[in-house]
Amino acid sequence: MQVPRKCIVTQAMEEILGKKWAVSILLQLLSGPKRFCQLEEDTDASGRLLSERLKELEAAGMVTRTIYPEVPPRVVYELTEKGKDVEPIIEQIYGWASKWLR
Amino acid sequence: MQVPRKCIVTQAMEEILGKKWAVSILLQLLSGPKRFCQLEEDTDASGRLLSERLKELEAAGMVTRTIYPEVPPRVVYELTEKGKDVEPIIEQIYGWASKWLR
DNA sequence: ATAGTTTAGTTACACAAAGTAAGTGAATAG
DNA sequence: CTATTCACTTACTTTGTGTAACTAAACTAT
Repeated sequence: MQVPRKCIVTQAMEEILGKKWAVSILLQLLSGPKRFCQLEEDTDASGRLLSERLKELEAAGMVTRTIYPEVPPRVVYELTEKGKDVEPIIEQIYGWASKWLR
Repeated sequence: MQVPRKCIVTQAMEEILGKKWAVSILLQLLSGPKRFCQLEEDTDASGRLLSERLKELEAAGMVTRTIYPEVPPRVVYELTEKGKDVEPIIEQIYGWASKWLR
């Protein structure tokens, strides 16, 4: 692992993983597709931030957004391959946190 | 891995890893103890934020701070066991980023 | 007919975090 | 006497986040 000033690890944190609620959202989606309101319940992100973050995750190619044109509307978010591939990262965070956080 | 609303993964992100520049600082320290000015050069964090973040990392038991009372002063930061233990997390981020970021 | 419910948002505003630049102290060098 | 070095602070601006209220559109109950 090379460690230049602007390394790819820092880039990943700045652009995606370090944004508030991003990892929490990805974690919830690892267990399968979820609706907007489910994500609101399962994370502590407010609707405003959840909406903003999901837009960014979609733009980054981490999640897909599917609208079912019903009333009331139903929108389902699902991980792409790129999104599913964060699982080992989250597993390592889980392992570390289990060991070191009270 | 259980995924409750307030899970330990989210806690780790909120309290430590998700804070701006925290992962970049830890990454630099993985290659050995570093002085304040080295960290300023090796990350894009400004002195103000670097100082603030290092204080928090010290309070979290991730790094130790050693002052050599010389003039000009020399202060060396080093990872604790808890800090060194983030290496597998950072390795996974590196692997993911190498695969998915341009 | 009118009012209330639901979902997936958006808008407006307050406050907290981060970026930027300049300043500090204390010893040494010129 | 002035300049330099390091590890910070301080002051100020800009950006990000939290909170709450609002929206459309169709269905349901009164």
